[in-house]
Amino acid sequence: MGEPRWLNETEMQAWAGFLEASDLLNRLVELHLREAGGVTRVQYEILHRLNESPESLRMTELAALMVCSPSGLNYQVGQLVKSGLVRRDPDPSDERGILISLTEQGRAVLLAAAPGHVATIRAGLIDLLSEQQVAQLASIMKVARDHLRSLVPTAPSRRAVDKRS
Amino acid sequence: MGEPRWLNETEMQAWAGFLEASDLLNRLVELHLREAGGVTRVQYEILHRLNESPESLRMTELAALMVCSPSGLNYQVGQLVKSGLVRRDPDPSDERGILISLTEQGRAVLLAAAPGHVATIRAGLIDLLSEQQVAQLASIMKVARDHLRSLVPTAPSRRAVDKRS
DNA sequence: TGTTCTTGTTTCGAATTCGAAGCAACGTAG
DNA sequence: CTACGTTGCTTCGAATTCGAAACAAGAACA
Repeated sequence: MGEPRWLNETEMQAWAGFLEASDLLNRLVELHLREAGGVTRVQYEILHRLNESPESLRMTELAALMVCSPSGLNYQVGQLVKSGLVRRDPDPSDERGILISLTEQGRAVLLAAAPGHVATIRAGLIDLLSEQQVAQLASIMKVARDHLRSLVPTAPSRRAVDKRS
Repeated sequence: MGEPRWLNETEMQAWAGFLEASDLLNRLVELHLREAGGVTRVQYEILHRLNESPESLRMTELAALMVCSPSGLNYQVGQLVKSGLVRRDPDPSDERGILISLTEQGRAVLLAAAPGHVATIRAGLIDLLSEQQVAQLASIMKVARDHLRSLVPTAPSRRAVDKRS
């Protein structure tokens, strides 16, 4: 490979800014969620996904919607079960599958935490930007997300152990 | 507080996209760095900061430049010392202070990892965007970063333990 | 029907992160 | 000069995350 194309000033600012802003935002959201609802960002996201989907979700489906390893997801679901916010049921159609669904308490916790969560997101990002900038950000992130989704493995790649005989 | 101002469609896309894209990018960068240079993203950042600054940095200064707790930084610096990429020296002007500086090997590792790192950043974000979008992103992230910096505590706040006697 | 491959989830150990607490050196006020 | 609050770093235990391996149940196929 030829000599690398280094980042120019603007590109550097975009990257460094993005990195630091996302770290700080994560920190902020985590902080507020904990002192408000007593849940993690990941846990909140699990509750949110479950609430959004009409049916209960299997571990695999849930994992596909989120960015974390199967084992990481399993751990957090376990925590939520312990707190009584989520239920694990066997999938009648597939003995292997596990169906995850919100309990009443889980839905209540989500609804209670949501307003504060949205306020945090506004205070930390959305309300800092003009309407136009929000649209730009949405558009930029759509490109990045779509591309990264196909580029970054979240599950352990079985293909790595692929044997071509 | 009145009823919450929920996010509209575009705002939601901006937020969700940002969150997921940053998670995926982190993952991608971490992955590539590990298999290339054998360092973590945080470790890379430490090396990078040290290389950028003309003088060696104190722990506190380094912590201020990054987004991580003092203890987290201490751990990673410890790892880097163990690998011989970084040196800890006492600060002659202040017995408490510790000066961190790159070793020759540390600089070498950084320089070796840099091209691949930049390539990853390009492949995962920068090269997906138009020149205009990169400028927009840089501008947006500057606003967010500056604001978040003053909003999010990275060090344990001593003020919390403030005694009002 | 067995055999073998694949898929879905869980367990395990290691690495990283945090906040709180601990300790040591600084600086200041009496 | 001594006491006290402050600052800088480290240690500690707990929580979270990951990848690899284990396990169990479908599916494909001879």
